[in-house]
Amino acid sequence: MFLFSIYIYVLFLYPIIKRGVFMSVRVRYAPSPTGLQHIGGVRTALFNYLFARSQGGTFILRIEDTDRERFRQDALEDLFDTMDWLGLSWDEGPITGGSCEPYVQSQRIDLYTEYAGKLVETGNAYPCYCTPERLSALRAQQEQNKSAFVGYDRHCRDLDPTDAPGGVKPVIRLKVPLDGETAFTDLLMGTITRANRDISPDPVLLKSDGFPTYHLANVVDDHLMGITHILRAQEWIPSGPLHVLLYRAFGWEAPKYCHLPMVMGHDGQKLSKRHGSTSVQEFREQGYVPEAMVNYISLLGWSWDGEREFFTREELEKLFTLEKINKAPGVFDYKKLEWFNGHYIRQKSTKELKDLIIPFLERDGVIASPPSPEEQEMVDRMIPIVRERLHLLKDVSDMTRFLFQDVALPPASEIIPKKCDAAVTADILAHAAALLEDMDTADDEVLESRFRAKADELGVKLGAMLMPVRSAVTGSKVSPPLFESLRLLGKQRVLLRMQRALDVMTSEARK
RNA sequence: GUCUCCUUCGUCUAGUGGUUAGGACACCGGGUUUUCAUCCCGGCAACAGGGGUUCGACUCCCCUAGGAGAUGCCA
Repeated sequence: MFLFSIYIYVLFLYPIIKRGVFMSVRVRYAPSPTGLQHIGGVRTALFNYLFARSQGGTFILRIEDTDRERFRQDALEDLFDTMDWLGLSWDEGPITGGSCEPYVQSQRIDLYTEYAGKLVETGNAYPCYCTPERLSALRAQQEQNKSAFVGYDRHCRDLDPTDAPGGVKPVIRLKVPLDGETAFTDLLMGTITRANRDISPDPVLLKSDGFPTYHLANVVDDHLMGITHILRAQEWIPSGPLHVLLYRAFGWEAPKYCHLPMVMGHDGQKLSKRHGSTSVQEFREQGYVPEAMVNYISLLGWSWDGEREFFTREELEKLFTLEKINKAPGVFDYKKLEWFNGHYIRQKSTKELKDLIIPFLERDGVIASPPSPEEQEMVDRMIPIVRERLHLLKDVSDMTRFLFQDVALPPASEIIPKKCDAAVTADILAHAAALLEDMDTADDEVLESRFRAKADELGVKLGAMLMPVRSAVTGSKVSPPLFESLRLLGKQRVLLRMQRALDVMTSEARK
């Protein structure tokens, strides 16, 4: 019976599984740890992740660290940290492991050597002994001559093995057909065709240091890891046909391709440092929350119905579809991201927001690290009045510093309300102080009507009555709602600061 | 230079032959209000251009223009 099962499996089921009929979606995010995770990479990661989740597929993380020159350990840590922060968990990859281990290319070099060797054996690739010097000289010459043909001149393509120079560690190059054309189907773009003569002339597959280039490693690993769909940025379109050629040379079936629109800066160029923050780390330091990042980025090149704009990651995991991805590149809009951020901050509970802002207050020296019990309490109490005012978490420091520290008095000109002078302002402050006798217990309405009545009596507007108090106590013309702020601070400190302002006003009035 | 891809308000986008071309951000007005913010109301603003196909094109086809990307022993 057991043998019979195996027989059935081999005869019927295995071919079907191999043809992919039952094969579920397997996608990967394959970053190169050469720098901090940036918006473009995160977008690719997100779309791959969402596609996998929406299809009940597998999301794989693979580290493409084949460039030993540019590899950075901190970049790798930043990658894990960023994925974690955004909530993009991978099913297979480093740390988690999986059935296709290892997921770090530098640990798979034997594989690439082996497969490059196969290509040489089958005549699809060849060793090239040209030195980097010769190649750069060649390129310089082509540039100078304005040559129509740019790139490697295929010098070693038909080299007799016996003529190979000794002592030179060769690279392995792909033998790209000289004639014909190669096409592949992109899920978004349709069929993309390229004449073989326009494909990069015999690109390097295996470098002289024994490491593979992206082209080889990517094709070998995607095949070995059973990747079914490749979602990557459109900057890879030109090498699509090249990869197809590689799959063919190996006799493998290529995965499906879906090239994602690029993320641009406001000037239409590929998003870079000069447009503003690009690394996720920078966004975190400014106080963006992951919900806003995920929501905004998901809408960069994708939309649900053009109307709905708020999506949690969990919702996106269900709703995401490749069909709704846009073809055209999109400009990264910092303002809209900020708007999303404000929205998600407003959604936070007191507890959540407290945990989010404390690190910023500590960082900016507004409170001690760790905060004292008094500071903890103040943070708890101030949350309701800062919540709807924050767009970026880092703004909390400037907004609430006056609650924790003594603040400098603004210049006299900023304390004196419009249409008033120093003498009147001093008068206002004196009256205001008197009105605040029971401020810690009176409610806003009572205080306000009291101030309103006094303002009428003095012949000024309510605003003119309040502004000097605001300036004196918060050190700024802009602050959270005044009465609440005063209560947070406590009568003693409030009156002290008002007295100080009053003194300045009186001496100013004597001038 | 060559090759490939792209093209709806300033920006992100909806729209798949017949719509007053819709929404959001930004911006500008107004309201609420104690400054700021939130919130509410209103406004501005787009089918790159030219040819076809069609009774009828933002929608289909062609050309032009513009933009982007690629052209590495980087990914």
